Amino acid sequence: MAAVGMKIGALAGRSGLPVKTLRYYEDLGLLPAVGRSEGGYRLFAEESLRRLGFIRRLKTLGLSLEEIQNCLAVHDAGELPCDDIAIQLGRQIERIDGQISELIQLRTELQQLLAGWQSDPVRSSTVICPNLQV
Amino acid sequence: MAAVGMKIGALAGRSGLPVKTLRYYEDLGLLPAVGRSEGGYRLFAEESLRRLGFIRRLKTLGLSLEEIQNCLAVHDAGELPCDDIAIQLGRQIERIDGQISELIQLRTELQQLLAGWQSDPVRSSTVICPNLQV
DNA sequence: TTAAACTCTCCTTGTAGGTGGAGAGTCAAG
DNA sequence: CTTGACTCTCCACCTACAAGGAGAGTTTAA
Repeated sequence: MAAVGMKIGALAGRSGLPVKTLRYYEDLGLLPAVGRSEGGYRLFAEESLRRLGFIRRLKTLGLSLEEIQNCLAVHDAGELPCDDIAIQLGRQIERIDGQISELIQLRTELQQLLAGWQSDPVRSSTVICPNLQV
Repeated sequence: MAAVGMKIGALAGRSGLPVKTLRYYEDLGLLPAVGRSEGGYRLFAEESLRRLGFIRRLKTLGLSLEEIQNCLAVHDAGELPCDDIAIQLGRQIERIDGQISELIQLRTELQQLLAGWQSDPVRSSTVICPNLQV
């Protein structure tokens, strides 16, 4: 039975996140360990990988770790959280709808820009090329 | 002719952003002023409001100010940036598509959660109610 | 023409989200 | 049973994105 859990280095390797960050998340309560080994090593479940994916997803959407906490609290509860959380969750969904709208608008803007100059490839390069490593 | 531009306080009032933040953005080059008054006061165009909207939109999508800079550089150029920027922009659009997908997925997850407990309003409150002020 | 409100620059501070390193304990392979 | 890799805690430091405040100059309305 390999059900005991993996150590932090293994989780780091599989998730792509640095060990430091995982410890940081665990300290914040974002990423609970299933327990500790005899020697005091954190042990994580497979589930942690899925959880990190969820966190990553929410992070790229611009949520703070604290907001992600709240989402995860709901997620972990599975059901019957208090009213505050329900309201909270409703707002989060509205926020998501707003973001989707904005993303679509932004996508249109960027694509128009892209289309705009592709139809006119004059004086093609070296005109504008500032710092970029997005 | 009121075409001279508004002072920073007016822009703050109309955009809802603090004066400090506007100065910060201007210092970074994110929000160019049309110029300075005789007394050295920054003067902003109406356009700045639209620009701040664009910035806000990108910010809520989790882009850093530096990334926003790059988008604005493209935006300002209007056309013919160098190849790097074109590639950059293409990636940004892909990223947006990815984000839209993730948002939709997330929305579904949250809504299922919401629906789940609303159909079973047992032991309604005080069970879970951690720190929340999102 | 002067007081209040606004703005300037420059410098410090604060918060979020990590990152680095010291010093010590634990584990696995040889 | 020792050596090297891994992990622990604790504390300092870092970057991004501002917010606070001092001290001085500018504008405007009474």
